[in-house]
Amino acid sequence: MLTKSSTELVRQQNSSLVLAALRRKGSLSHTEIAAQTGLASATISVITAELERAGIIAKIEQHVQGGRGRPRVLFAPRRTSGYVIVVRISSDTVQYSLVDYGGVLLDRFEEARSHDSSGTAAFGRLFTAALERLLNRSHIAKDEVLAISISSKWLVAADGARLVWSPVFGDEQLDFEKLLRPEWRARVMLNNESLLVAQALAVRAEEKEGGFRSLAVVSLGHSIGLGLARKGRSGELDVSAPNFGHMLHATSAGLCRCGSYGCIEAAAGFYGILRTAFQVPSDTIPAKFVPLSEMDKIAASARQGHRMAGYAFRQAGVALGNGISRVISLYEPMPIFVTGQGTRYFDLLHKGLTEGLAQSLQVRLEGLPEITVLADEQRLVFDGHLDRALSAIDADIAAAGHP
Amino acid sequence: MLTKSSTELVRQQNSSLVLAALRRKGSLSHTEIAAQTGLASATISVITAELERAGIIAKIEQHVQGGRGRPRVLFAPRRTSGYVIVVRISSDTVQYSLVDYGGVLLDRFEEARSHDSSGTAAFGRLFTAALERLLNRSHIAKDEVLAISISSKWLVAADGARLVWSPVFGDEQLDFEKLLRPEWRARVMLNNESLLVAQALAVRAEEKEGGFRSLAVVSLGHSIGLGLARKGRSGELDVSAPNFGHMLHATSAGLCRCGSYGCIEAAAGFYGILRTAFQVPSDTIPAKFVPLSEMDKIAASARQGHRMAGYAFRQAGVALGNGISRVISLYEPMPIFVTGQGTRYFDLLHKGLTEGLAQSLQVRLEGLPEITVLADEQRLVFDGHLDRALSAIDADIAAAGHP
DNA sequence: ATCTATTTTCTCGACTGTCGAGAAAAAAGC
DNA sequence: GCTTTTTTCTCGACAGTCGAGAAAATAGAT
Repeated sequence: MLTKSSTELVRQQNSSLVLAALRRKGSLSHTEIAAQTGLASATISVITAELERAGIIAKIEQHVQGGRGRPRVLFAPRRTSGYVIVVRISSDTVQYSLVDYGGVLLDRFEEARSHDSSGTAAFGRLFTAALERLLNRSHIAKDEVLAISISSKWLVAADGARLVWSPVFGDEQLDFEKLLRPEWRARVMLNNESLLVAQALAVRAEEKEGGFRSLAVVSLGHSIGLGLARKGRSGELDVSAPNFGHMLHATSAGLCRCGSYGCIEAAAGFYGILRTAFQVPSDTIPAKFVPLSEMDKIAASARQGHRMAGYAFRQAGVALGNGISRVISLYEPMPIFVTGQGTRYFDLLHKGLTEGLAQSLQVRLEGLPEITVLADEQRLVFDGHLDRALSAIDADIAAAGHP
Repeated sequence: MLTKSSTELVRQQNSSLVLAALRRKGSLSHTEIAAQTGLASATISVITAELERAGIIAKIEQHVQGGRGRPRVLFAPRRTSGYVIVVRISSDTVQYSLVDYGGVLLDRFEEARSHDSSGTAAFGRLFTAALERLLNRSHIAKDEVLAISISSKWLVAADGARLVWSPVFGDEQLDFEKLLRPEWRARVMLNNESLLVAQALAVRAEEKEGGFRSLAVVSLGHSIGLGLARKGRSGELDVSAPNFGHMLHATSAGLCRCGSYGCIEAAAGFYGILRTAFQVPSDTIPAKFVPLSEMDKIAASARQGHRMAGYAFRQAGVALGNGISRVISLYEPMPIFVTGQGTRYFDLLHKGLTEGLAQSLQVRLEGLPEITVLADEQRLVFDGHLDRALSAIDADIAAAGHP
């Protein structure tokens, strides 16, 4: 249902717009803001004055330019007006980063994870301690942190900040919101890494040309992830991370780590490929962790023509292709981007992938989707984090208004 | 990307809101509108005055009420301020209905379709002629028709008003927009019937309690349709009709009418069930049309314990269950509603359906989705038509403003 | 028949917001 | 020091919403 609108909302929306423009371009002058946003010059004056008074943006000194008339003065987000903590959780390490409101990385460290003493409670203690350490090192107070953006490769609840399932914690849920709530005022966000990559790519695609409609990111590795970014009817970006890895592929794919049979992951995840390559019975409970070197060996023998190894990769490709064809059926045709450690085996997966894709009507009607392998995943994930966290903060600021 | 907002947009939004409230409740007084919309009384005065002056709404005479104070005067959409034509295309007949702006059915007739002389051009001529006839019978001018809402059970392009694939026209596309454009000023809308049912159900669910998030409608029949309704983050309803029937189920399902192998429809559509029941080779090009009586016979023998007939229905159920589990994986858990002629065999499908559903992690985590069989599909489709067409008209009116 | 209590609708002034045009500011060129 | 050019700021007009209270219209009481 629609909700009522008012002049305050108008201001809120337009403030957001100005902040978003500033964010995208780094710094802009009065006239440039007007051009970017389409707002009247007078409106820009009012909004920038308000944001400057609130200490959210500031004029930049250096005006190096050789124009004729009155020099432009640039506005930019005031870097010290807030901070974001970015946390990337992977199976063997946790990376903590501190970023200021201008999007500049201030500090970063990693902590190895001890696989034995895990359990959500213990992890929670280590986690909060690490956050404290991050702040201490840069002399920043807890309530200057406006957002904590966390990511993992595993299943995340769409509503809150709950980690629903992971190979490390199993079915035990981990609620970061609850973990941090009384002490931290920061907004807590938890997202799947593929979602963040999709977000970053979508933002880039939007910059480039207006033709962007939707895209999908498939992450290949120990587990299989999917990030989906689509432009809604009203023009806003809608990103999500559906449960692709554990979507049903075919019961023949065998037992999955999650306990079900026939997940895509059970065929296309590292342990699934290993199981097929070594002809382990498909109802064997799969290995907790497959070292990359092991996978490299299988890939090498596949490239040398070893039948079963080659088949394992091909069958993984078919599982992915079928899965993607289903995504396309249930959403719409869209370009596919592939990331993750598994991309190094893409040559081996490729044939099965196109084969698996070609089986559906949608693909037959619209042709094969464009498939691109991504190199700089690290960077994209981080960009996605910042994009989401900072624009969430911007929205909060615009909503707070003039108190 | 966000777009700029302005005071005009505020008015537009709030006008829409008033119209929508009036539409839902039929007629409302000044105070009731204020309560429904949350707008201030003064604002209601301005907006209703404007809409009344434009002839979109009118005061209703009869004020039967036994209150004390000043009697309420009711506003209602003025029935003669516009008309909608609703067209339902099915494989053997086309139904044309004329409805006024108040949502009241004025006239309706059906035309049988001759299966031999079909072809999009011939159909187009019959179609436009029928529209003319509908108007003549009620003495309504062409430019009083503000929307033409068309539906079929087949595949529809998400962007325009193009019928992309149907068992009758095959790959030949039928573009209604192009067919009607120069002569008719009406907005042309083409939707899948399952989408319309989903829309109608979603609107009802929203009325009832605020707890509505999403739902899916599966239509069983000669072909298999899916309608999806979800509440977006900003609270607006997002309905779609993904290509569920031709989503890949499993290659073992055999050749589909669409030319691919392994579509859900090839297993769960009427001809798929028939093929399995009679053990026809699964790469046989399936029957163009299976009479309902034939299906009834198979069902009867299945209920009497005939093995192959029972298996055919069960395997159809599994295909549906697997498909729905994939929808749930790629979207979110949601209640399922089943419509279409095939619901009369639901007892036979049910076991396979739950079996097919239970195979996925998502279902294991969240439990089986609630499944409801719908009785009054006719009514729901029509309601969906009206809901979409009338609210689209309302939006147009609000956008037009005071010219 | 008139008055009063009650309820609904309408109106007025205050406030917030956007916009266009032109004034003011600030630098470069002459 | 004056002019030109470009940018930023300011002012008045206009559109929209809101709260409060005035006006309208009825039922019941006197």
